[in-house]
Amino acid sequence: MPRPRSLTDDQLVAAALAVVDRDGLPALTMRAVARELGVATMGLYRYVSDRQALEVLVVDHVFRSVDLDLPEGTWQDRIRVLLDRIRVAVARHPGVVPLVLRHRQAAPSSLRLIETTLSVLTEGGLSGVERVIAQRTLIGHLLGFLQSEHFAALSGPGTIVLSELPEDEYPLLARTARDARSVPPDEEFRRGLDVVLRGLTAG
Amino acid sequence: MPRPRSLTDDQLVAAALAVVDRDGLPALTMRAVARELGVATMGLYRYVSDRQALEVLVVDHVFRSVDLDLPEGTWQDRIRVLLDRIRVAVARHPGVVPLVLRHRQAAPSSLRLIETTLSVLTEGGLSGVERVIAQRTLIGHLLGFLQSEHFAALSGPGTIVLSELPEDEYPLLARTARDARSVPPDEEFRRGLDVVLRGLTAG
DNA sequence: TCCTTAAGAGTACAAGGTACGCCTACGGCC
DNA sequence: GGCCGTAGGCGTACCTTGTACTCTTAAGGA
Repeated sequence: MPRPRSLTDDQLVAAALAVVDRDGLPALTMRAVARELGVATMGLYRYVSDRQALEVLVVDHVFRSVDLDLPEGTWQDRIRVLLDRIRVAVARHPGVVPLVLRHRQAAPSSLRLIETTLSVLTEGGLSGVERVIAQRTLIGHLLGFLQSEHFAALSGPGTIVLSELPEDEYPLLARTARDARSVPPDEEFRRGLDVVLRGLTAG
Repeated sequence: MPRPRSLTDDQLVAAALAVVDRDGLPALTMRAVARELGVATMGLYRYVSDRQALEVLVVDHVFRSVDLDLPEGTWQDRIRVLLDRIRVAVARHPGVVPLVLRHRQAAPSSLRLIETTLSVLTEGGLSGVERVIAQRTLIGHLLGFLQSEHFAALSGPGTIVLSELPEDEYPLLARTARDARSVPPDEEFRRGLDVVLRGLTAG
């Protein structure tokens, strides 16, 4: 056994998250991460094969931070808890949303999340293609929410612009955008998820 | 009035789409689009302020191609038709999915889509925050689907990998991934949307 | 003590976005 | 019919970013 590695994956991830949290996703460059670690730029390549691999490490870390130990309750409640934990875990580092969207399938720990979701759905009596659809619909809902929240939050500038549109041309839009500005992200997520769960239950 | 412009927005968009359809999204560079048009690279900057503006033009064009004239029927059916048309419009140029996700709010013609969706929801008796949630849930569902379809299609390589996982470690995942491989995208979309619509109706 | 492998540092290059400048060619107006 | 203002056409140049390559040094175990 020769010289041991001097950087752990966790250190790499911590540096990347520090950069993103401080300066935003566009600032996440190999040079910036290396500087954050006090290492030469090319030194990173001894730990990751390329920039994408670094991004996957970050996403994997976020997923791994989700506690999979669910409380007792109906399967609907358990789904609610699980998905909300994922939402909160991602929200801790808002800048990584695009990375999560892109790399979720490449992050090994996403398997644990999917397996857990499936086990709760199975509890709920779902199986076969029905279970596939339920799983994908829930995941899709979560991804869509993260997407919307990141690029077009209800309480964000986009909605404000909408609410100021001419009422004669976009009557419903202007009015609805005003209604929307008072809805905080967690309420939007909870109520939207309720819609999906109701649909799954009614099926 | 001096010399008229020699390129229209539609020509710009057509060139960009040609590049993306032929060589994929990463090939969408200012140089490539300029070459496609037989124009010097810097010539593009007389028509768009920067690369993002070009991307927004593309997204806007895709949205504008959606026919908003909906057939008679229940409001649920009308929503189904509308969202499916958007899905199909995007699917005609699979490479632009990430652009749609990023720029949907910046594309002026997205306003028409939202206004139309809202009018159908209003028909269905929804208003106020309930209508906000319904609208966001439907859009979120669509975005989530596009996202999943693009980066992790049920019939794609990711699912195949999942289906080959060790059953003792991921019993449900492996089994479900095998169930999933037979579900085509349009069926996945339709059945997922049915779940959401059922939830909205039951609410 | 030596060998194996990682570390550290620097150089170099290609790709891509975009600022800038020069000269040309239209088309309406005097 | 000549003039002027604006858009066109084209090329150059610079910065940022990812990444390949090389050379020398250091740290543990055999």
